[in-house]
Amino acid sequence: MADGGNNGDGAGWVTMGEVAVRAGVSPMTVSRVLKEPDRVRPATRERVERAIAELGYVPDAAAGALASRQSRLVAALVSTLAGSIFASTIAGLGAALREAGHELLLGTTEYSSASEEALLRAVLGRRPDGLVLSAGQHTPAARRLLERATRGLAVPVVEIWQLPERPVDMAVGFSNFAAGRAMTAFLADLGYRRIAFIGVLGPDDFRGKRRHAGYVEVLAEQGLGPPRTFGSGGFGGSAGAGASVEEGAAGLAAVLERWPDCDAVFCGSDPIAFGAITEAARRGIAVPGDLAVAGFGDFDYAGDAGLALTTVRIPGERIGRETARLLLERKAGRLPEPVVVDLGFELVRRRTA
Amino acid sequence: MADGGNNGDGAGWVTMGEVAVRAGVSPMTVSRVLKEPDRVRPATRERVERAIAELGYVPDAAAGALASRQSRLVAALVSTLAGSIFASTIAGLGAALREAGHELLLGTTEYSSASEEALLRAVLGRRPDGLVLSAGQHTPAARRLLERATRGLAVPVVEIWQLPERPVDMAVGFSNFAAGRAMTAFLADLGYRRIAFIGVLGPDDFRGKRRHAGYVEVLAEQGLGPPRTFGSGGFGGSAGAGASVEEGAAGLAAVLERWPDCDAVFCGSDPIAFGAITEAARRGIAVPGDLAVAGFGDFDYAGDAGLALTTVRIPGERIGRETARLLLERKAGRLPEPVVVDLGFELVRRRTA
DNA sequence: TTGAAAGCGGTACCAT
DNA sequence: ATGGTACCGCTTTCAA
Repeated sequence: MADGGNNGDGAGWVTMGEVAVRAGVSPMTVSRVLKEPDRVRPATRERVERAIAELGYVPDAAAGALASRQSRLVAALVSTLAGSIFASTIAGLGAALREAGHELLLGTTEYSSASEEALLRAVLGRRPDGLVLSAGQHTPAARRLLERATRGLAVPVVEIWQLPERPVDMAVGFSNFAAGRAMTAFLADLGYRRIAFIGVLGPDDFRGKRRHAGYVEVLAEQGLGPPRTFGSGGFGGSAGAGASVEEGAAGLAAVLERWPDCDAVFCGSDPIAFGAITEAARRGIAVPGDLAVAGFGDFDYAGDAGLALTTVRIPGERIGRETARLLLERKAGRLPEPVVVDLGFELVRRRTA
Repeated sequence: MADGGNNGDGAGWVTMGEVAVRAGVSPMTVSRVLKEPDRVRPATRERVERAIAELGYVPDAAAGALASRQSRLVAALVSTLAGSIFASTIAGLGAALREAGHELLLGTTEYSSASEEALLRAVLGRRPDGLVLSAGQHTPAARRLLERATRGLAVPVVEIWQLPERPVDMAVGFSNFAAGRAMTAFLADLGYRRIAFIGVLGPDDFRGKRRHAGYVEVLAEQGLGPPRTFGSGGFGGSAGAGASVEEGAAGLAAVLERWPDCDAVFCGSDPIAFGAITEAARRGIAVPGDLAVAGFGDFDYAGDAGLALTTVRIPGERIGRETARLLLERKAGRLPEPVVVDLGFELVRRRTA
């Protein structure tokens, strides 16, 4: 219906100049209508807005970015999307950014045959206004790139999820160590004395190791004997949750063989806990009657209608939104200092412990 | 260590011009080293490459996009990241794109208070080389935008997951209808005669409705009586999986009340199946002894170490990679015709049916 | 309140 | 094999 009529080449995008011609103004005025409507006389503004609508004009963000030196792009690099670990965080981040007129560039390192450096390089080429990293995965080459990028805070960085001891810049998340402590202490308070731990403790998975360290410390403090740990090598990060379920099953079998008297198992993740519970059922072991099981993550299926798992809940979406907030604040010139935000976690007691 | 030394302002990025100066060549030669290395004499190329490394030069993609009219960006708009429905598809898509030098721009419509149109508009502003849509969610305003964008195939579009009857352009996925048929027929072959269906059949969730339609058709064909359907209103698309688990539990309760004699339940999704199985356990109903349960999706926890759920597996990652392939082929000028790729699905028999 | 000119950092195209 | 020049579409800056 409403069609410009000129520009018959078909595949082209409408430019600001074309809008300007149609509205009988200069391109600058069109630009102002878009960015600072108040500085344009209402009558003019209206004509321009009509031209924009009629032509279906959508401004070219790349051109805008080049001229204004603001990409309005935030890049998030996470290890994986699987297992819904980061899903809610990414969703929250994306939603908050979009509300502020920014877009989310997503990179996952999971299947990446290419190095983390290649990903980072590609992403930095986009000149993002912010960089979100799921911490603890920086290879040497990547670290060098990162340092160049953040030199003088050219690109603000937020490390999410696990709070790093020495943050690159800002950080939003929680302490896996504290969470590991909290759940272990909680189990101890419940009266369990022989608490085992099943988790992925491979060389790369330093988050799991932090949770485990918390577990070990509480055991020592409360005189609950030496740790009963079953740690698989794992694939680091957050390998497929399906694999974790199997590890949980295998882990419980191993634990029961070595420590047949144990009365509780703290699992490093909900999928692991799922596997452990399945294995317990297979052996006729009542949960929590004979054996209590606790998880970590509060995944979708952990609720009362599902596993009814006692676990630790991480405020994933809030981490995402808070990350967006910090990035935008920093960009706006407020918040010049690096900040570390601990959003904590929540113990959720259900029926397995 | 290796630092350019000039350009002391701190927050700036190294430009191609600076690299050129350092290497003693023109910017064009630097550009060639990056894009068509073969057309540069090895000695020159080496000098340029050294300059690039020493300066830590990362080309500005926005400038490149503007000049070349190629953003090397593919935008994917999905309803949600939760429940790991699209996670593997997005991961596969992103990985395949990156291998070809493209980046993934992600948009989710889930929490979006803004309309789908706003999202689409923001994304089109980036002039993506391709658009990936989880089908069936186009509002009128969005559809108009889409049509403008795809007019003359300016932006190739791939609709994923559910194969649309009238695709906008290309499509990669499977038929929910066929999948619904297949699982129902499979249950019938197994000897089940009174098969119920629990699913989300709200106004928005036309995918679930397609599966249900397949179920209904097979029932009729095989003379298995009228459908025994419990359909919740749902939130359309793929609302939180946690909610689905509860729906599964509630659904089974409702089904058993209305049709106490039923011997199998086909659930519209794995989370629903999870809830149904939980509810069955609560009632002392043996699965599959007293009641068979089948799901849809083959989520992480559906495996043998977990639910051991009989379900339908969708090749999520392959959908992502195939989507990338189509987009890149089309861009390369091959594949001028719209294509629809049916990647099918797989029946996975485990222990619940 | 509006416009003209000069880039932003690359690439296409045509010379050399 | 290499370089010069003219843009890509927008914003910044300054002038009117």
